[in-house]
Amino acid sequence: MSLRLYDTAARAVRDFTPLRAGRVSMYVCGLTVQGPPHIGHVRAALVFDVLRRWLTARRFEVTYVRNITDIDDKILAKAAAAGEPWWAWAYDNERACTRAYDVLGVLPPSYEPRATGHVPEMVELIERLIARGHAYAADGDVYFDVGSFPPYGELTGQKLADLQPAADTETDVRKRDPRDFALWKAHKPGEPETASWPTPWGRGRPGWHLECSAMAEKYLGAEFDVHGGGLDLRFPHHENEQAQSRAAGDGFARYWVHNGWVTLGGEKMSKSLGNTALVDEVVQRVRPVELRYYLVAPHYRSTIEFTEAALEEAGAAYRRLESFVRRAGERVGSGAVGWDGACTGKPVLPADFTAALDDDLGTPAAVAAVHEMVREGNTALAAGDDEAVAGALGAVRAMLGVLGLDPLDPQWTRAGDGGRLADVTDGLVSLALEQRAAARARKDYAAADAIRDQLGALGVQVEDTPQGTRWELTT
RNA sequence: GGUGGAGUGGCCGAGAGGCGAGGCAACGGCCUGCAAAGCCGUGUACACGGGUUCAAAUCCCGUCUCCACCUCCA
Repeated sequence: MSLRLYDTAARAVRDFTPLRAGRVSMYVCGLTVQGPPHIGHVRAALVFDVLRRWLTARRFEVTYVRNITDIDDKILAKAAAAGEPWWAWAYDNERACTRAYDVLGVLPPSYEPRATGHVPEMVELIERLIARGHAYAADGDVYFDVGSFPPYGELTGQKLADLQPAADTETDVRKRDPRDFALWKAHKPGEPETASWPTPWGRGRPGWHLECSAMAEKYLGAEFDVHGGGLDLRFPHHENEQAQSRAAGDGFARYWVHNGWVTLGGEKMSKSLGNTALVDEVVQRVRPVELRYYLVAPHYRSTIEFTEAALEEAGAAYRRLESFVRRAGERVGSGAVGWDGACTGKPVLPADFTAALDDDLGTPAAVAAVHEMVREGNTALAAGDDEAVAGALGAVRAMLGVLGLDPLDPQWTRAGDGGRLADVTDGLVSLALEQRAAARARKDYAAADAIRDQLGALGVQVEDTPQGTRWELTT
């Protein structure tokens, strides 16, 4: 069975066949670092993180490039408003994004190129387009001539005639056709000198679409496998990228993968609407791993309406998985399990899990497979069938690993503060539990329950099992 | 106006012609000194109106509601 992915360009799920056997090249539009990231931004990163992990688990060698747009109108405007240099503003937000990715366990891409570092590549691309008759310079701006490229609109099924002409009056006068878009923007008086670079057409700065074409080609070649990004990027951004690159003679992306929204109050979470939930804020009240589960469990193309209730519910579901991993580990030991299952002789990823992810990255069915395996594991735990427990534990951890959700991954287990305090807590709880055990032994249940209640009030949950009493901190 | 998506049980969330994904909550049972956790069981849901079919949440026609893109946006 092979991997199938929904391709926006084909408007259908297609069998995935990489350009070069065994290798996958993937370009994903990262963020314009104009502000700190919200839940929606991070969903995109998470979706492609899971895709990347799955490709890797399937033994593809993945080259994953995710760019950073560190120069654009909004960055200049916001930095100016804040009285900061634009480059400091951009870098500050870039670090905020990286922190958000890290806290949610998004693996770093193979490379993360910045737009400002690739001006020469952009200039070369523009020159190619001009030479081929697809672009023209006008007063220091350079535009892509939409009319010169008949397939324009192909990606999103738009007909040139149906497009509402862009209403950016400022540049309209220089465009031959209002639907032409900027490849390069002339330096404007009043903009910082540092926000411009020398070119054959004068000083200026990159048009937004051009940078991705230039960077994708530089790192992945003229043709590559997957191009990803948010749904809103389809038009005009991705349409324009494709037009530029193909007009320049490149094959460009072979599969277009777009992730759905996170909405808040029924509307797309966006900086301009102001209805955002920042990652930093949410992570204050929710464990990052539970937020990751919440964002990864629904299908990547469906909308997630962000609500506290749903977030809490996702947390409860995740804790069920986590609780099994913990109890099973206490019982049979949690040997190192690679998330590709490499360290066991037999495949540890259940077939239904594999089939689910192969089917257009069907994380909902994959998560269901995890829950089913946990149920089997719990049954084995109750039956005292350690061999079955170990098998289930391995499978569960391998599956969760693919989703970036293995509870025992150091990503989630890093001790917050000192082991010494933990040792003391350990000892004190054991002391209390010994007294409770003594009370139970003499059938003084009132005393035993009082101890349990007091521990419970402190956030220590006590459970009696056939193997003895265990405890854990409630979250 | 053009293009695309969505409406599923108390809730979240899959599926896309025929055996009720999965989770949360609820109820009943088992287990337990009692709990907790766990396991077992309980729900005939697919916006509305028609139609096709032996069979439709799934296909067709129509209607309603919501969202997105066409302008910066994950």
